[in-house]
Amino acid sequence: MSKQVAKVQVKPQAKTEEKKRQILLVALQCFTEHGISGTTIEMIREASNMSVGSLYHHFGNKDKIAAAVFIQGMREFGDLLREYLAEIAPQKKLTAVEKAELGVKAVVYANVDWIGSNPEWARFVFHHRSIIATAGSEAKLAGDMQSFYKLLIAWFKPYAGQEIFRPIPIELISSLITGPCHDYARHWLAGRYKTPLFQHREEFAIAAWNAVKASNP
Amino acid sequence: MSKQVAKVQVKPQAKTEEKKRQILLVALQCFTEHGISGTTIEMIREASNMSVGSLYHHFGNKDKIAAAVFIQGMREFGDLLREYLAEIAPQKKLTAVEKAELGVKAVVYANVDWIGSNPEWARFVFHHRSIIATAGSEAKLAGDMQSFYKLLIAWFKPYAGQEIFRPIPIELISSLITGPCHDYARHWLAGRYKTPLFQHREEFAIAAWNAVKASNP
Amino acid sequence: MSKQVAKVQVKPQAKTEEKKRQILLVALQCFTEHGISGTTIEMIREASNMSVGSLYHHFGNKDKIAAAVFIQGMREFGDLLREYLAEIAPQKKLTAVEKAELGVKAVVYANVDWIGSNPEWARFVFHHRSIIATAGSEAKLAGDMQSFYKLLIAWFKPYAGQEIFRPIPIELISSLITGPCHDYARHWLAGRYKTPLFQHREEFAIAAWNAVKASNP
Amino acid sequence: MSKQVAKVQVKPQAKTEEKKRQILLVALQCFTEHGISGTTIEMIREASNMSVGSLYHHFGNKDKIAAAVFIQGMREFGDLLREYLAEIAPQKKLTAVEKAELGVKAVVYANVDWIGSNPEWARFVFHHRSIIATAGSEAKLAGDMQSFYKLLIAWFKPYAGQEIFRPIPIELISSLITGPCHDYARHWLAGRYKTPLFQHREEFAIAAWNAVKASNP
DNA sequence: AATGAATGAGTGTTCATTCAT
DNA sequence: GATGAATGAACACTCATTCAT
Repeated sequence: MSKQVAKVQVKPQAKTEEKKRQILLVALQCFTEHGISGTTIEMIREASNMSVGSLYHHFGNKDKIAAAVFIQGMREFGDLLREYLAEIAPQKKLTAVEKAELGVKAVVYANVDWIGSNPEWARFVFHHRSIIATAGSEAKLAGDMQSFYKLLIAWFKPYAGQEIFRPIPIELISSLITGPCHDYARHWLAGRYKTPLFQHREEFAIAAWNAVKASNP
Repeated sequence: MSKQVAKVQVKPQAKTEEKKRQILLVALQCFTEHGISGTTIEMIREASNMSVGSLYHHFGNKDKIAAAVFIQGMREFGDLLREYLAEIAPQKKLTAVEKAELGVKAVVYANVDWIGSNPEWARFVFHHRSIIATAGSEAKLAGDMQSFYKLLIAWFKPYAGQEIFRPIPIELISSLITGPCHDYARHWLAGRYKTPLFQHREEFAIAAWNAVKASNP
Repeated sequence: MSKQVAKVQVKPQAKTEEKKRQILLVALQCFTEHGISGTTIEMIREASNMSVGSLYHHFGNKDKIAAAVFIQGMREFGDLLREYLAEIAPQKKLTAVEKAELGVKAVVYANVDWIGSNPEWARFVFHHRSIIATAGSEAKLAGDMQSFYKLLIAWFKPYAGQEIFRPIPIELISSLITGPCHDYARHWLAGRYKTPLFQHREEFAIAAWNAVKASNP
Repeated sequence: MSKQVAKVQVKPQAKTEEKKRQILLVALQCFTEHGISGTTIEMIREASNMSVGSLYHHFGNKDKIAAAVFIQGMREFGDLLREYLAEIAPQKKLTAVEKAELGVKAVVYANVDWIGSNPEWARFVFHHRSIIATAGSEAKLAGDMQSFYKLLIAWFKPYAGQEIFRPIPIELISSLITGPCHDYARHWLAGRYKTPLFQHREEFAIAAWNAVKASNP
């Protein structure tokens, strides 16, 4: 009996977290279907089987719900990217160039795979970077974003300045690597292209590498 | 005398058209600053010095104003692209490969230049392709879009299947060529990157050509 | 040639009257379908192929259009009623009671027949007596109404106070005679009853006479 | 203690219902004064001391407010009619004919009395039968109406086919009985007749019975 | 923590009416 | 007389947010 009590009293926190995650998912679907400003609290309330009061109690306001959705997605994508890059590091027999190529392609793969398997999160995250500003760049959010960029910078730093990459302004790199697949993804998510993103996975990877590698070797 | 009559009959229409164009510009600025759904009719009314009634008299409703803005931008961009491509055709001394490269780069240049000099139109046009569907794909709009795509297809058709391009699925081409610069532009327009798009003009062009050209020649 | 000129210059008045009548008919249809306040000037404009300006030029404003429709209908019904009553007067061989009965029934017949053959006018006229007040009881309207009531009063006066009718307060007479058929008509016009009004013509007439005749003949 | 709990749980609902009824009354007054479409939500809001939001929270929209007013009135009238008819049934010493006469007159009395003491409800209910259709004939409304008609049919069924009534098409009965008093009431409510409806109570009853009774007995 | 009634500023849109041409 | 662009007050309705229970 004491166990049961314990369960009942300890789990609540977990239960609450679980509930929040559920709400975020529901909110994402609403945002996907109607856009952020087209989504009303009432829609989220109905779809999540909560009361308006609860929603506000847990999230504060509508903008913060959107921000929470963004953070959740961002974090999940970051996890996948980290995982993909981590697989390369240990392969010590590769040359620096080969590693760099694998790294660039890993970034593309992570994007393609995540977008392909989480299209709604992807659309939201990649279309609403600006939420950061709007939502007041609260510590939480800014932190998540920064750690994400640090991850990328840290990984590629060793390969900079070694004639492995074309001498490209650093600002361009992200766009050159992920631009095409994001662009395609946008059209695909909007239903304008039919072939699944995943099918062009290798093409995007090759094109990305071609776009940034040093031309001469 | 006949000329005067002509004047009298032609001007009114011109005046009306002029006014509409003016309103569209004002609306664009509002949409840019507040987003489409964040823009109220009242904002457009105040900025354009019209009455609500007139706005509705001429455009029907808010969605149709947005659609009209889209069309106007699309058309202007189409004009620039057409112009750029037209400059290549006559240079008869070039090989097919050289021409194809110039063509690909011309597309990039047109994008970079137009986005650079019409950032607001650009942001609007490239972020709201979906308006077409929403606004009921009226003949006018659909027509403009189709003629735009036809232009591109017509220009590049002669170079297809000649080992000039990598054997890429046709759907990918647009994303590979313009994806990076659109991606960068999005960040730049959002203020996340500071260097003007134009400064990377050549980089985008080169990267685009590298991404689609046949690798072996 | 002078005749032609005359034609061209004299007819316009007739033409204008014709046009007005046409517009009134169109307006009636709009009012029938959408109610008076549900009908917009724009509807009347479109259905009548006129310009807004012309409508206002000829009628003044929306209320006056409604009033004009009312007057037109009232007048046409009055004409029919007068006609029906006139047929009885000459039959000199009838007793006063027989004449009174025919008179009462003539009123019912006039109502039934006119409602049956002009359901839209009827609905409008019998449902919008109050227009008189709203529209400012302009001389024109008031005049038409008064002449209508005078007609009835004049016809029945000779039969009053002769033990032909039950001693009923005069205010009641109209309701006792035409109430049932108007009530039925309202339901029928609203589609709640299916049998055409006309089919019950005689029933209404008999019931009316029974309701007002002296009981001990 | 249990009683207290009951109190706590029952009162809120009652309070809400009470409020709704109050609003309906206010709405009726507005509708009476300005007509349904002439009444604005703002009028109802001001007169009821509520907020726009609350009005919509409770009723959904303007049409549904009107429908609710209709239902409320209909139900109250139905209650009175039922009561009047119930008083006759037990008087076992009467012949069928006498009972029928009392029944017909009871219907007239119920109409006269209710219209006389609730002129606003009456005007609204008898002039807006068509609301049923407009408001989507929700189960609630349709139910109320049906039970109302069933009541009448059930009461008079026993007297049908016994030579008590003239052989009148069934559709006509309602109009013959209540038509005159409704017609008079309409004029009276519009201020065209001054004598109160009630004063002609007996006249309407007699006329109704004369209009439907078999002529020969 | 949970609920949902209450709030009211704000929104898109309509429409009778005016008036310059 | 005829036209239709222009006007702006009004309207029905929405929705984020608050708060008493």
